[in-house]
Amino acid sequence: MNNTNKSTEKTEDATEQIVTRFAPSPTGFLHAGAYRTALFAYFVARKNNGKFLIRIEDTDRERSTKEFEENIFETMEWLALDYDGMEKQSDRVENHKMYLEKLIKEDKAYVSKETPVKEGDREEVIRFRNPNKVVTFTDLIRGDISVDTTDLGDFVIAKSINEPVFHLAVVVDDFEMGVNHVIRGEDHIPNTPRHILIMEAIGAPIPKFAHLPLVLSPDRTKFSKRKGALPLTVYRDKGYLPEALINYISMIGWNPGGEQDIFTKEEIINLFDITKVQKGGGIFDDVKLKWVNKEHMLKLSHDEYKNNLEKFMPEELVSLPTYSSRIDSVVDIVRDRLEYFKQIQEMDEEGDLAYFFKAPLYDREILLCAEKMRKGKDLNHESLAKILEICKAELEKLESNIWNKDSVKDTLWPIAESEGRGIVLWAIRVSLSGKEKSPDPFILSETLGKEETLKRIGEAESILKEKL
RNA sequence: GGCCCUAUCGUCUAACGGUUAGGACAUUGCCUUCUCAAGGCAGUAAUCAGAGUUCGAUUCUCUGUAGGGUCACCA
Repeated sequence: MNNTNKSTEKTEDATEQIVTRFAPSPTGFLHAGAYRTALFAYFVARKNNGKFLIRIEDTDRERSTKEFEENIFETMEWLALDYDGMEKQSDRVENHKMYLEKLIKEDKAYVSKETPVKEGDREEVIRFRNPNKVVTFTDLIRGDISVDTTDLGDFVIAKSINEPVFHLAVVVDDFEMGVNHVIRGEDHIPNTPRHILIMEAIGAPIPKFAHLPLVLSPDRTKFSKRKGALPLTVYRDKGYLPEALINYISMIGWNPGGEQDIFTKEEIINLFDITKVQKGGGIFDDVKLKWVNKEHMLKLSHDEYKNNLEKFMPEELVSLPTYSSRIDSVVDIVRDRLEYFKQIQEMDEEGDLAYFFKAPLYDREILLCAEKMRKGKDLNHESLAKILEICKAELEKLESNIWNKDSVKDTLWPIAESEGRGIVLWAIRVSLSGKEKSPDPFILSETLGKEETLKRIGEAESILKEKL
């Protein structure tokens, strides 16, 4: 269906191949804001059979670290961003130097004497000779933007001949790498006029620009570590699905228009249209991300779900002898409760998991369900024990080869009708789970099996009969 | 403050200049034969304001207001 084999062979014809890039600086871990930029550039390239390149902008030696660089690659790998080329800006200083020398020779830039105002300032920097004119460019998302560059002055393009500053480096690199679609955050709009001036000075063609709206924190300011942005790898560690992250993050600032909410990466690539991107910023909403993730989890087969889940299963439970015979049933129960796989551990901490694998400990009083459940019936420890005894006796007669939630229900239901549904079902459920809240008694019985179910009901019975 | 960008439910968003302004998340209520979860149904909730253009503006123009971004020898 997808046009994967449409035109993979290279053609030297008039229509230029689209080249986009993602140019992160390794001065922080990769969060949803930067990742979204990468994703959109990736979509544009993939949708048009173009190229998607990576450039690590590590010219700031002070703040760039190996660790952050690794985090960027780790994240891109997890979130399935394959690229067609990668360069490090620090490996390209010779190229920058060449252009700097050329600009100086042509008097389009000059070495300027400075009076240092802060620590680290040089006595001498290289400034761009600003032609002081109005620069207009067309943004794929916003239309025409024009800025009078006069107030920029002769801005600095290098600290020294060997130390280019961002503005010079991006322009040279994009030019030499053949980038013809510059897709970046809205926060770069003020830089674009400078870059165009430099492009004109070095004779580089002007690429197409698309300035994406910002990803925002809940307070509507730029998404950042300070404002709660997390490394995306944190979501991996919590057991989120990559497809879910891609799906959710794609929908911040863009959507294909229909009423579908859940998409695969391939579907998004096919539908993506950079010109339909929103102009205003969008808040990163963890709550909706959870929902999207859950939807993707639900698309998994039983075995896929189980494999993912087991990575987060508490060791202590896995080592229980009951584990392997009950886990499949537990997977089905847990399936419509979890929003991410690590939540299984939260369930365990709440005491909502262990009882599937081992008999619960609980206070006898919670067996006598809340006042409202009794509906006026007179109920005490002895009479409830009696009811459980009857239930047990009836269940005993049920053959274990037809033991399942339906047969258990058929067996218990008549008793529940005559003794009071609330009373019977609550008491059975609590004797099986030990909790006020849990799945219903029938599904619990099925999961535990006949033997264990009867054992737990019998246990509840004797707890009730104890003299205090 | 200068420059730039932006403005539809709380949030993400849909709507050739003509719709009862739609959907999703969240939220509220009800149903779903005990609790919880899931599910179903229903509800609350938005075009920033003011002019103009037009037979008719969410949509086009202007002004105002608000918010954001950016003003480094960081990227």
